Amino acid sequence: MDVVSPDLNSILPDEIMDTEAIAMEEDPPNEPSSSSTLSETEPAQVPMETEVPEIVGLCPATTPTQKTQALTTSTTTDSTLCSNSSGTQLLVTSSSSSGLKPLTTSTTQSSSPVVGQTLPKLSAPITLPANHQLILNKVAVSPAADGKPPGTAVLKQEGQKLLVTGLSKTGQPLVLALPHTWSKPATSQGTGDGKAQTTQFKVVTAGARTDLKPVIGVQAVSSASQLLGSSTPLQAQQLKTVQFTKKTPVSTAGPMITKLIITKALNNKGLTSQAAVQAPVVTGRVLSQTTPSTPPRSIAVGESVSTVPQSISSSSSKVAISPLKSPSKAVKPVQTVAVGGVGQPQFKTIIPLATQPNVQQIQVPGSRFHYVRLVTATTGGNTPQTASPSTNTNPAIQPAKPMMMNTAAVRMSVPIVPAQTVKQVVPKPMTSATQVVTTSQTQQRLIMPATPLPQIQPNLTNLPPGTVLAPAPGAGSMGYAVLPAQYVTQLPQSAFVTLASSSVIHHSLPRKPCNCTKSQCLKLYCDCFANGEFCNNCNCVNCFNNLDHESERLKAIKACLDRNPVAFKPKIGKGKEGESDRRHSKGCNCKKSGCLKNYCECYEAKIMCSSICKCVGCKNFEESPERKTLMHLADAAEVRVQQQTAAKTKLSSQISDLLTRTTPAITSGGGKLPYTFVTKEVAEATCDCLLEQAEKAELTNQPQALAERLILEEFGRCLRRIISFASKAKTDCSINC
DNA sequence: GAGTTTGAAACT
DNA sequence: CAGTTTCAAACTC
Repeated sequence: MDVVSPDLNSILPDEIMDTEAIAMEEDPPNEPSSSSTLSETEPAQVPMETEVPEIVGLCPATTPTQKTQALTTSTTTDSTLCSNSSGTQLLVTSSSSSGLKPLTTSTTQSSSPVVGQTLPKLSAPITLPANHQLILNKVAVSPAADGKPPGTAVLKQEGQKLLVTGLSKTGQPLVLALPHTWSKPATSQGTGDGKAQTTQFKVVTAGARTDLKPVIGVQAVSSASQLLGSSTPLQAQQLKTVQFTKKTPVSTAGPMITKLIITKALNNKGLTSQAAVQAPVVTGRVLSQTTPSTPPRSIAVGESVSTVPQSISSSSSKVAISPLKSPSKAVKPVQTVAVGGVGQPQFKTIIPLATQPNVQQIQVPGSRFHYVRLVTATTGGNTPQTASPSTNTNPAIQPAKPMMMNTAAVRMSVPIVPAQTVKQVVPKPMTSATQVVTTSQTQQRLIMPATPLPQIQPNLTNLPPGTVLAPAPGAGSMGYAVLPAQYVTQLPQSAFVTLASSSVIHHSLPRKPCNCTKSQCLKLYCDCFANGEFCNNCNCVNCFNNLDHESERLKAIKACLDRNPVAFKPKIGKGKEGESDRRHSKGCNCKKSGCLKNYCECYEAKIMCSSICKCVGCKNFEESPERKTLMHLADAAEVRVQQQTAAKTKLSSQISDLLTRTTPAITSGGGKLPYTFVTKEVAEATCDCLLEQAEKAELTNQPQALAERLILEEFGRCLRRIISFASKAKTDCSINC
């Protein structure tokens, strides 16, 4: 069954088609991919959900069979990563530059979409010795100077560093996380995850923008570590994400979770085939998505034993994906990675599952999106197949939406909510170094645990349409689900860096719902559409920017790309040499706003207008007094808000403390008022009243003494009211009781 | 909340 | 490419 009709496929641009799964004819199962085809593919520029990340094949050099299987995964892209070391495997998926990728990758299994398919089993356990570094380098879109095909990325080993040329679409550095220490590979049963551990997760995303900053990344990998997957020619824009789950450096005791995912765009136009799903590597186990007939196509980086010395030996495996462009910038050996940046970062987040997960791949007919259902295994010993037998055995297409799709195995389904509604993920305090890293705006993927982790559980109800979470199969105690990261925390670059070293709760502004009425949310007028997102909890009318109208949406995307090939790329990018790092790619055309209102895209992005702007009467330049005034006002307003908040908090605390201290006296005697009436809400309301008086006095320029008097009088009124209500309540209670 | 203004996107 | 129209967000009242 065709997910996308041939007619539609024919009209879709390569950018769009690249995002789709591999067609059977192009990617027959078990057939190793050739590295030559990668150059032929165009970088996908389609918004996120429309694209389908492909998992690059992994291939341990030592094991011919595994290598062959790894190659098969990259048939469409021809990119293969084969590390020469033995134990470690990396899960690498490539995606288009747009960052709008399906949640899951798929391996080509059949012409029909596979619904509810279980994730591939773990391949041979791989160990990643410490002291290996994975470095993502920026990949330029233009042809590489070295004669490699444009966008070609190379993974190669250098010493113990793993270098990956990658890029974030938004120009943001790629984030790579590798465990400082690698736990010994767990068995296929996921036994290695027995102990609770401090685990850090870092997200690496390789985007497609040429102006991106160098990627970074990395942590040690054992000498035996291998980077498997479509290493060789990765198109710049196809290399999208690299994900690692990482154990905190300090923690050596527990199992380690390492996962590297490079999302790659698929150039196939067929949606039917299913590529390998992300294969999380848990505690030394390599999870690859595969069917019985199809070898694993995902690359997983196994964990090395934590006890392994982190010495940097020459034998260490350093895998690098050579940048097509500006290689020098690409390679920045940074151990802990932070990627943030301007524009629309594309990150993926990996969150470990506490219990044995089971992931089911879901492919929705008519949609090129891949969905993952997470199913928490009841017992640790359950294999993916056992957990969700129906999915594994029945690759048949299900016409229903992901939410509708089967099965009893699903333990946790997620309601649809606005992507940005999920604002934060609270890391498990101290005990877990789990880090959720995302960046602003769009196209992020989240790998979330199927099991209810305390720190993220509240957010599991805020997932996008069609999202179903289930633990990854074979992950043992750790399960993953891939979700658009936008639904999770969005973090600025600085915040990301902070996360790299500590568990911090980050907040981000949710995307505003659109209010489109005439565009059907299929034109760039619609911010949701422009950002490559589905409308969700928007106020739009006659919205077509959803799964129900995927074909129309694809056509609209094509139309936009026809008009402007970079329509879905961030408008704020890196400027010329010597200019600010951020500038509007096209420049604004403001005429009346002076570029000091949010009508101006430059001002809205909080950047100066540049030489390419065609604005009239621009006041949005560095030395502009108007701009400075605005900035000062804004700063003052912000400070004022902060002060008020602090004052309110302090007042509330003081009042509560005061009332608490006086409570015993009040309540001890018979007939005294119950202190329980002074709740937090009451205290806060009291603070509001006091603050209001303070503001009123301030606005009327009252002397301080008078202001204080007004505040005290208000406080007295508040107390009287509290006492009055308390007395009344007590009286009522006495009567009724 | 309704109406106006604004500039990007879309169209010609 | 330029001019015009459409559109939705930003802004004002």
